[in-house]
Amino acid sequence: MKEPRTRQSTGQVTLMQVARHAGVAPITVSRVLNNPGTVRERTLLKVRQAIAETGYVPNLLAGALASSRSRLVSVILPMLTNPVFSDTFQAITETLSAAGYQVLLGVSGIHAEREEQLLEAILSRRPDGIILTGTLHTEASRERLRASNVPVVETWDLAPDPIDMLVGFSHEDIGQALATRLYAKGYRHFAFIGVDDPRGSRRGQAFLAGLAALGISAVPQVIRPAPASFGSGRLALRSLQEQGALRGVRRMVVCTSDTLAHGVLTEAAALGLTVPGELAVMGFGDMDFAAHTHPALSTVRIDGASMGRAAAQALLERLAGNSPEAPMRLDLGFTLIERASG
Amino acid sequence: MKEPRTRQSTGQVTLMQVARHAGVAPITVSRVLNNPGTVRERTLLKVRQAIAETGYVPNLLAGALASSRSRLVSVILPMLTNPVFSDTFQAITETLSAAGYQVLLGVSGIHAEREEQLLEAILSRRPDGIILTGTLHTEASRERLRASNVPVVETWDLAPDPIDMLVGFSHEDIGQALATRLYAKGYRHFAFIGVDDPRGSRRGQAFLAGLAALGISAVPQVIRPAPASFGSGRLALRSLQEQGALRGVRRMVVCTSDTLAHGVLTEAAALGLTVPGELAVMGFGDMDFAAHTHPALSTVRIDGASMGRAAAQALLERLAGNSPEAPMRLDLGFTLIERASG
DNA sequence: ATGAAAGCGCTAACAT
DNA sequence: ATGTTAGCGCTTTCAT
Repeated sequence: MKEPRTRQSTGQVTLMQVARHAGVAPITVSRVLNNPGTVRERTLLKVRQAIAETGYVPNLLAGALASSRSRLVSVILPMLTNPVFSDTFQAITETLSAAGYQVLLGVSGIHAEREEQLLEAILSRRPDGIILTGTLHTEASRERLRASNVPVVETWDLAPDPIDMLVGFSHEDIGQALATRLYAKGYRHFAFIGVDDPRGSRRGQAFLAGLAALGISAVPQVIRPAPASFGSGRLALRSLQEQGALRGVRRMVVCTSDTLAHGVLTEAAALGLTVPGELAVMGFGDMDFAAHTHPALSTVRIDGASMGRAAAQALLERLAGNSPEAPMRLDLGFTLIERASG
Repeated sequence: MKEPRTRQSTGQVTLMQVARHAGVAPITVSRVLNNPGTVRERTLLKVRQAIAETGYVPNLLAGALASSRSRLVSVILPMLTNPVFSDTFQAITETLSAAGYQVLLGVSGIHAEREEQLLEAILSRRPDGIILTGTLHTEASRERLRASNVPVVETWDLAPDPIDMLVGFSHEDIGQALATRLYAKGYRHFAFIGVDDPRGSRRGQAFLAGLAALGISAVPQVIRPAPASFGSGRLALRSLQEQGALRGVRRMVVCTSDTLAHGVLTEAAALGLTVPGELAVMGFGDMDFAAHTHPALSTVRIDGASMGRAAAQALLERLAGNSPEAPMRLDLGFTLIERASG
């Protein structure tokens, strides 16, 4: 009779050991952990004590394998340093952890090939859901997600052809609204400062198209490399000045982010231009400093926290099995915030 | 003869199916994936083709369970919104993903009880390592990590009693260096603006102690609630002014973060105080905007990216089995950056 | 309300 | 260089 070989174990306390300690079957311990309602009070106490005494930490790897539920949700961000996504991510994390899910963060970066690897790595963990914050680089990646059958929520965008669920706002609407509103306020001379980021560019295009529809063309533009930064904003205004765009007329400078706009305000002061007297400035994002710049910055507010909460909720609904037949699409809109800068 | 019951499967392609498709044993497919060097060229190609044709995505949950290696590293941040940790996190993520590890982000927040839950959740995933960015709230949590036997690297701090490995810098040294250097530059009147954050406070205490040793006491302080913000910096300087601290003498205002310092610069301009003529300002962090403020901000640079890289490297070394007997401790230091603000 | 048996998808340990 | 066998730690399914 051959002695069975034993694999090297991790030395960690297992559910089995807890069960022996409590004098019950392993499945009972499992129930105490996952379905306490189905276990008698007395057994519950006994098992909980055994858990405490053994210092048991459940192995979710094993649990996930057995149940095909990883309780893991992957969130994909384009980059970590962009503070506009922080609120969204924070809200997602809070909502999901309250429901017993953990969040695995992936940064898609700027390289398409890196994105492929990232997706592979993410899907290998068998997440119960995926939340995209900003879209993916390639249509192939989007197709891959679609094929994976994992519930997906896209945010920070209103993709025309969503993978699955969608919670966002329209960058085109914002550009259009800016053109209309600023024209109505009496501005006739504009400039646009942006970075080469897909969503910001779409806002910019829509803004310029809106202006064109109002009969305004020849809008000076400065496009800076991503990411948007304070220093970049200063350079951009300087560049407009060197183009001669700041002489003779009062110009409304629309920026694709508050960070750029903050730099513009500072450079304006350095150039001796008064705001909003000689120059008006508009930002995007309503970041924490926007209300406190000198002068206070007019901007577009996106409720990133609400968006994150809504995205997480939508996912949780789906995971709970309440899958609506109609494809879920939520437009959270935006708010124009008018402060002293223009 | 009873028909064996079959469990509902996920419908995903399994390694087993790939093996059948390629006409090899499952373990061979596993080798192709994890140890391609041990497989003959011909077999390799055959299996890779089968993988491509079936659209196989490995299940790391199962792999981790079988091998006791999750290829997962947890990074714990105090909060997501603090940009000082971004570089560190980014560097950690890059270094670890290049080595085939994935990063699970946990945010410890400000509540100690939330931290307990977070640790439980993290340990349930059986991470191969944990990187702490900023320390934990309670000694109990630290003890828990120590007991878990998971390799831990602490960063952004030089804890006196490290859990395991350590890559950081000394907040006390910084405070001391600031006092010495600013005194040497001729400053004799100071103020301190901080937020109620443990590490910043330690820098502040050391700074004040350093000044005291030089015979300077009675340093006006403003402590604002965390997190540090631009608006907070403005309010803080205003508060110093209302205390009468800005009249008659040229004062060096040392801030616990660049964000606060930026607000101070703006408020100084709004109050009509010239910098560095009537007021000098020092920040902390050398954030992207620091070199571009008006005037450019003097500050303390911490190389967050290097810290992240070093932390990840230390962890990878350990995971590769090159565990040095001596406890690993690395002090990356800091740099005083002197610009126009003081 | 609790338990026994089987299996989730993979890899370690030994063969060959 | 490849295969066989057992088992990682848990949960599902069915039985009592």
